[in-house]
Amino acid sequence: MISHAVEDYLKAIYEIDEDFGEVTTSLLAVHLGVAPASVTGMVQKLARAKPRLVNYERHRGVTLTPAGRKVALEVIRHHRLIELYLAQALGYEWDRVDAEAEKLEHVISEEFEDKIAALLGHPVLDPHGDPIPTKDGTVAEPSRQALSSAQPGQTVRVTRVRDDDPAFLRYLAELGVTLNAVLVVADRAPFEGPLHIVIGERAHALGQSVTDRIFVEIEPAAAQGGAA
Amino acid sequence: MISHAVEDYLKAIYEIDEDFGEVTTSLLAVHLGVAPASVTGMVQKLARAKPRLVNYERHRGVTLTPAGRKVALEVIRHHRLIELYLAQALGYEWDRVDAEAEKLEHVISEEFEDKIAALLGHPVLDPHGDPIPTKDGTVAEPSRQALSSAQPGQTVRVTRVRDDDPAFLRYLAELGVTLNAVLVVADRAPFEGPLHIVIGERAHALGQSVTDRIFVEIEPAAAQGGAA
DNA sequence: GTAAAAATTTAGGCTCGACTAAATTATCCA
DNA sequence: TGGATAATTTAGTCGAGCCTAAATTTTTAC
Repeated sequence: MISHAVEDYLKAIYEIDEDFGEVTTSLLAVHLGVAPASVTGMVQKLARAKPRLVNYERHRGVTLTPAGRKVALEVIRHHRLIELYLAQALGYEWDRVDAEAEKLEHVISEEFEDKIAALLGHPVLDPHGDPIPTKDGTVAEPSRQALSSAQPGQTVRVTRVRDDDPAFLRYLAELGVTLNAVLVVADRAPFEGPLHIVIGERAHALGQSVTDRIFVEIEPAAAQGGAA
Repeated sequence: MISHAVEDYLKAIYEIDEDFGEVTTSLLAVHLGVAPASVTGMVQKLARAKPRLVNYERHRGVTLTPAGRKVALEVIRHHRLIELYLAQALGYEWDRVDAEAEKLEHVISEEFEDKIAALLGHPVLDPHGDPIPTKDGTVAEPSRQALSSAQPGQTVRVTRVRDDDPAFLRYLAELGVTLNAVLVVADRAPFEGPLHIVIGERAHALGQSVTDRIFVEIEPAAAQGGAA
């Protein structure tokens, strides 16, 4: 039996790899809220498990083996399905779903997973735009173009937002930045400095700490409200 | 923070007290699937906790303190609400809900509890007829009259069934014994021996191991199919 | 290229909740 | 009432997963 702790480590390794491309002891320690020494111990154990769950060489970081990746994706599938279910079926706010899913993901049965997946129509994205892995272990590429990299004058559609900070998510909701919201980056943006974004009727100056955590797709140039 | 294990112990103490009127080390050990010595250790700890969760004197059994009872009822409320939610909202069979609720009961938030309670219309009974404790710690008396004690010729309505054996629950479902099903105890039943019960159109001989685990309310004598 | 700083690992220890084996206490029955 | 049996408790151990402090290795900066 795979413990909750092990599931959390494997999930964290997957997520850190997604975000940083490399998984170090200290990144894992911060992500999991444990001491670096604890990470070393657990990672050594995962590398000794049969089947082996991670590849590990001291001081060189960690990668998932196929077996470890499989477990990670199952947990992430649970997490994201549950998030969407909470939002859709129970009316949760999008800043509340993560904490609840964090606990539920480790305990639901396959039957529960299947039932909510069917009920939601086998969805592809969670409430923050993260792709939901399929049962056979396929994951779509997450949207990776940050709003901070958009060019003045561009019209963009929000495809994903970072989900780890509830206060940030509440802030976005208040701003009107929801999934699929259409934003216009103001013309003549300052050379360096906050991007000015038109959301609905209003313009806002958004710092880079904000625009770095919003991912978008560029909308084809067209007769849009902000460009008329 | 109260651990899952502690929650399980307190819930078990409550349930065994309901069923047997006294809570011994060995009953707890069987109920929880652990060794008797483990129970002694944990019970001593619960009695030393502040606030104290159980009253305990060696060799004399255990009772819940008000604080322990409060925790037990919260867990049981979770359990039974979840059972009903799984049956009602997700279409679970009634023999499947217990195992899933057993895991979920320890991890759901108050928000989750409130949302499903509201969605279900603040229900009073779970899928097996067990009363759902209210948030303020009130519990209705469970139905206690066993079908085995019904008299020949009586018409009864099923109010509760034992929920601990999935095979038994599947058997009942196949028989047509659901919550609120109306049964007729055949006249001229053998002096001692299996009760003959008319369910719908068919009669069945039910052993005492079955009729002991079905609880009923006597229906007032009336123009009923079996008594005409 | 080397010294200081940062990251990582090792070593040793803690708590929790289980276990087994042995000792003790309670109960039951002749 | 005593002696066998059953129930319970004590004593000692173990694995999981965390911790801190100290040692080691890697990286950085001059």
